[in-house]
Amino acid sequence: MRRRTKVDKFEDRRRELADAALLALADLGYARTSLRTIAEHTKFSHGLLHYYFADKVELITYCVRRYKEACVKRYEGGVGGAATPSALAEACADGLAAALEEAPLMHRLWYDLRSQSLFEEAFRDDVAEIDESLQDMIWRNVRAYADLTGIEPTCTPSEAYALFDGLFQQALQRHIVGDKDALDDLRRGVRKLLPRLVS
Amino acid sequence: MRRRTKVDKFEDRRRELADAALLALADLGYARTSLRTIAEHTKFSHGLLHYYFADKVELITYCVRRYKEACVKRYEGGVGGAATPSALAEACADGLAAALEEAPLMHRLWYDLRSQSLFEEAFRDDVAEIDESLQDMIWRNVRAYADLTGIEPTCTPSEAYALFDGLFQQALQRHIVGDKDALDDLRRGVRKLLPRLVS
DNA sequence: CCGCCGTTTGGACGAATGTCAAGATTTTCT
DNA sequence: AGAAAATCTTGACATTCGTCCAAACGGCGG
Repeated sequence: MRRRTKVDKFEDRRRELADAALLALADLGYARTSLRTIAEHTKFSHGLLHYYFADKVELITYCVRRYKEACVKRYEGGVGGAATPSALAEACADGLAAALEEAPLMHRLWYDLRSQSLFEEAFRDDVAEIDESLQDMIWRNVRAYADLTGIEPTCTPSEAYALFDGLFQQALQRHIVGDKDALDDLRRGVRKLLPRLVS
Repeated sequence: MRRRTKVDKFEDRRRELADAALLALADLGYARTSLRTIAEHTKFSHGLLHYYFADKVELITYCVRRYKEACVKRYEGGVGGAATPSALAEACADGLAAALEEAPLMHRLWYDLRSQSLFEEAFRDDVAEIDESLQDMIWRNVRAYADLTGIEPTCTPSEAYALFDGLFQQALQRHIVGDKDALDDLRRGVRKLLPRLVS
């Protein structure tokens, strides 16, 4: 019991620091974020980071894992309540567009960290896990769409994820530079993509 | 005449240094590449970089522009010699897979720099230009495919680029972590994608 | 009240960074 | 050949980085 509260307190602070770090990373990107700028996003001093994390890599990977938690929680809601294929496509398109609009900087960070993982092997496992759950999320939608139409998907889960991710990443890029049509085009792209993946 | 050779020599050295910088960037990624590590990839000392480039940003943007030159030269060859839709799809798939296999580290760098451009506004214009020419390259293929089938594309150039880019980026990611099926899956994905974009 | 222990601070360190300037070297022109 | 210009090296600078540590803080049981 007493030990519970102790490790919980420790873990709670780790989470708190990681959340602050995520905000800093989302603001500046991985390449421009130092431990000191992270600490400035908290009410603590920079030395504390090394009390809760062994080094920078451990902090960042913990952040990535934490991002994933929020991510899967965000998307596991799913698209249960759609009765027709086009209604599901609409819901899926709206969901992705809403996710983009709600937290564009976090998604920007995700693509940054995913790029970093191609150079820094320490990030690869966590990034791969996140990719996996995103792919599952996409596949659930494709699967549900196929079920509603009564015909089978003509693509693999991996293919589907790559195509959706391409649309999403381009929309994010355009949205960030101020393109007003980015969200609408994303919705339109998703609505048109789903029928293309079944036959 | 005299002035010609002088500025040409200057530009030649700039190109030489930028090429070395691109190799360093492709090795380490933007976040881990310093001016001194770039200089180590050349036969010159680090001070020279500031003789040919005002600062780090100018060097990097020059590198991006230089990458673009090589990029469009690489792809403007096109897919002229295909007689049937499926032959063109095959050629397109092989071309993209070959490009990935030939220089995976350069493509990794491209995605890194494109991510950086979302944080560093100084890179955005050059990145946007490259995106544009890549989109044109993709669209020429879609356009040619549609012409061979006799039916019209059902997507915009922007959509087509996003979808192809999604496939390519995922293939690159898998290829870099050692997935032997990445190239084949890319080819398969491209072959299947083209028919989906017409009618 | 004291002393303990988990927590936090602030400063120090060596290394690395971008930038710059003074001087050495090479090339070019007359 | 000698002067002038272009090119290149070297070392220094102020910062900033990740890391570490001694000291201070704070709450709680004795």
